[in-house]
Amino acid sequence: MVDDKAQVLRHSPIFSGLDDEEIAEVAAAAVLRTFEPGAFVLREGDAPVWFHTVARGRVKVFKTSSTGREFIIAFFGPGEMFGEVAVFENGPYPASAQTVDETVVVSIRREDFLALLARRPDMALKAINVLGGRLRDSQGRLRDLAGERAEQRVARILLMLHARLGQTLPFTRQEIADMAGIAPETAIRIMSRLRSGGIIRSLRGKTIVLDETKLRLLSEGPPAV
Amino acid sequence: MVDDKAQVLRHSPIFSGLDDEEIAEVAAAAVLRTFEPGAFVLREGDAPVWFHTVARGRVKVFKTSSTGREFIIAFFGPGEMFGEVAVFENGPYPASAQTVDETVVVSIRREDFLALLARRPDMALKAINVLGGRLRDSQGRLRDLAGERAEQRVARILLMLHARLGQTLPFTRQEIADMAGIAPETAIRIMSRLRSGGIIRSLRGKTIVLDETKLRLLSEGPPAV
DNA sequence: GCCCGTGTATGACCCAGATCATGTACGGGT
DNA sequence: ACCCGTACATGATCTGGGTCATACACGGGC
Repeated sequence: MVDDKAQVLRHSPIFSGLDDEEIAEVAAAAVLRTFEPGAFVLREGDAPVWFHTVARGRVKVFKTSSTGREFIIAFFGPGEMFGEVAVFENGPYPASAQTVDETVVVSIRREDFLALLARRPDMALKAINVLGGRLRDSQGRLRDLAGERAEQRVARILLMLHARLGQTLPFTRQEIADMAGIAPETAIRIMSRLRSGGIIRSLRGKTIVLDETKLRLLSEGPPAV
Repeated sequence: MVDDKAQVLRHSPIFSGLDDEEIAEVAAAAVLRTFEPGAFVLREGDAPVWFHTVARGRVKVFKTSSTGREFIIAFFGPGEMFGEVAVFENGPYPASAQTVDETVVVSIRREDFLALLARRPDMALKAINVLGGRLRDSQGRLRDLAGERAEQRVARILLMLHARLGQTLPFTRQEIADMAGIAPETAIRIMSRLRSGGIIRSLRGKTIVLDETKLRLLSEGPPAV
């Protein structure tokens, strides 16, 4: 099932509008690859040969700052595309993508994908929608990084993840710190406080959101109780 | 000239591929409006009725943080579109747009614009390109805000503006601070240092980039000389 | 069952940069 | 020419959170 390229594409938001014949055609030109946990699917600076869709597992897209610190742009799971910016702009990938778990990826050649978009306006519109959503998120996070304090940033990250993934968030505090742009110790301290406040519960590598309302309050108002 | 809607659209990257007849058709459905300096073209939260293109002047797109501080996402000049995220996603505008100078804007109804994209795949691809570029920029800035110190952030902002606008940058230090996500005093101090170092020259409300190379060094390496 | 690596936790110290305060210089309007 | 508002400048102080250090706890591999 996961090994069926057509099946994977059918469940991704971009390709879901195609009929069976077209899906089969795209799938025929696609490549299915399996990566070990921690493997790089693509590296910042590489030429954009492939357009990727996650079939199974999870990839982390991130950039590295001049001091070597990692900033996580996003995690992507089954059905989600990544590496799209480079493909659309025909420039080098602006970030790296590394697997978290063992991950299966369906990859389509850039030119095949663009040709498909050119003859299928409905798919182009879907791509526009996905890009629009990502741009909105990205700009929202810009504001957070520029103007909010560490506690609100963490709260907003947790809310965002909660909205996308549900109650249980499979991320370490290190990863959350790298998404919020703060030191891991700071993330740990803040989240310890959240745990004392009954807002989250935490296990090794997992965080469970218990009280979304309080989290939302925290994310908006100053922490001044 | 500027009052000719068709003329304005013809010079924007999105519409430039259309032939005269189509341009005329789009222009006929477009609205031309003039705004005083400081006027709001649209406000965060409004319904996305219009898709805007700058004809003359300059608009500032920004969000406000929970503490009331303004974060400038971008400035847009003649030929550039804005408000596109909301239009493509059909959600409320995620940011506000305010004019800087007296500004003329050509606006097209959301549904007219989407209909055009749906029947013209080449235009949809152009829109994808613009969105891709903006997403790339936005994610690059995320990394900067998360990981770089104030000096490098300012250097990068100046470099980015220099690449887009040339040597002379018509921005106050307040505005640069709001783009870099730092306090205005910090921007002033950093830029005073840059001036002493012969890297920039500054007038009231204007900054002139003198030494791009040094600026690039600063933006990448730590300020530790 | 015993290691050892990774994730979590917590304390001590320090510094970049925010904030507060005060002053100067330019430019446009009358 | 004279105001006055806005931009720029600079010093003094304060603090959030980065950094460094140390320690524990859990889970997987042998």
